[in-house]
Amino acid sequence: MTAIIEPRLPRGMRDILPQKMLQRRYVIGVVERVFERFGFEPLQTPVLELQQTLSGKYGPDAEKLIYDARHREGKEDLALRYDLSVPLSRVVAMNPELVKPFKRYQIAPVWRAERPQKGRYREFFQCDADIVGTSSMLADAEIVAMIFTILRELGFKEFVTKLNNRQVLTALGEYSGVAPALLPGLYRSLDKLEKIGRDGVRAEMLKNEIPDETAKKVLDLTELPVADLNAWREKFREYPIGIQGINELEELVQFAREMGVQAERLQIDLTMVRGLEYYTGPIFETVVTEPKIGSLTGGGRYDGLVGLFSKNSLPATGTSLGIERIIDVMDELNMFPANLPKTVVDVFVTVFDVARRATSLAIAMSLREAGLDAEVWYDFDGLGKQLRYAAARGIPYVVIVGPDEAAANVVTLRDLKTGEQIQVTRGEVANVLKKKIERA
RNA sequence: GCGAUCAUGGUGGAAGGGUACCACGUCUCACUGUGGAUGAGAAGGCUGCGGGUUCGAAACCCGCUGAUCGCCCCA
Repeated sequence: MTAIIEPRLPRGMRDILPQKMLQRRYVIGVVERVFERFGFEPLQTPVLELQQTLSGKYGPDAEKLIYDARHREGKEDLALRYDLSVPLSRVVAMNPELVKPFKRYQIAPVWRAERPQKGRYREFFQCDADIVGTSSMLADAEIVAMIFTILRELGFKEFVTKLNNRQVLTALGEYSGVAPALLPGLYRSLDKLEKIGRDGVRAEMLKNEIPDETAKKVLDLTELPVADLNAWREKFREYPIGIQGINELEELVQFAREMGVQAERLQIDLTMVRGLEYYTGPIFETVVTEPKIGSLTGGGRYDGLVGLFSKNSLPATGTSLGIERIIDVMDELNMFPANLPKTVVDVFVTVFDVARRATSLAIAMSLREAGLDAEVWYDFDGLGKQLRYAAARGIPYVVIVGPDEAAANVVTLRDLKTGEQIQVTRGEVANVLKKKIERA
């Protein structure tokens, strides 16, 4: 006998068992329907990309997390995709005939070699929706409105989409007078304001070699009331890019409101940064307060990305929803609908004995023909065992055909939840079942 | 990459240095036209891996690996 191979999973990756798949399918279904309702078309791209397609797009920190992939004898340097926006930009550059604005969604796994922890996996699904080919803030607002719609439809009550604009951050950098090399450190520290407070940020900035007066100067600025955008415009008088950013934000919020997004769901946060390097304009991030899990969605405008793959640059904006985080939160808050089935199977057809086998098989096939998901028993066991199986599987209905039923040309239809049994003719079973299932 | 905690059959837990138990689950049989029941039985662990201390280690010590949770960063 050969030694058993210990069954293990790569770090940070998991199997999604059938019951969990049903939850996922429910969430993905909602997301997909809303995406399409907003006019986005499906797109699929390979999980592997050429390394050169991905490198240099995300920033040095993120770049380290990309998985390399190569065939033993292959000549191409390949990598597992890190997100869906860069592949999209590649697709758009390769297919210039696509009608603009090009709106597509993609729900697919991406890989990041991070240290796994709560709400963080090395393989996870992103649900991306992006709009390529327009600079209008209406597009950004639509993305925000769509996030709002999806989360609301999934039953989320407490969530906030934080908004900022990279141009504001750029202006902030100019205003601080900090050397460009130190700017990433400045932004990163600033991003933690909510988490570690003013003093924490100051300490953090000092660690990042930012002079204390500069830190103070920047922090003072960020303490201007967000509600008073004019005060910000005033401060940015000499930094037109900042004014531009503020204007965009204002427009974005107004448009989103016009699309019915509640004001309390939007929060301008001029210290919110987001790590990916390719963002150029508005950036958004959705967080929930209850379980501490990081952001549920993240996105923004990346007007320069397509231009890296084509002479004809195109503006683009979009967002990504993290399905596993959404599921983790919904699980924790018990947000899944009570009637979410435990199995795809609608009905189980028992096999009474050898003589009745053909009848059972025929009934099962006719139920399938009618569009029902039906299962039959494979052996000749007592009804008790068969019912126990159906119950354990969570199958809602069972069809029983024994000698009595066969003689009367009917079947017994048992509701496993209530224990209720009725007799119907073989011709009616499918329709009766369909009605019952519809009502459930 | 850094830090903390943990590591016992599929799952959850017990065994205060002396031959590894319990529950649930799984499987089999009985109850032979009706379910998560009951009864009887079975399978399943070199106690994560490797060393050490000891007459003797699941337990104590060291190393490794893995998981979880933080940090960094992120969906």
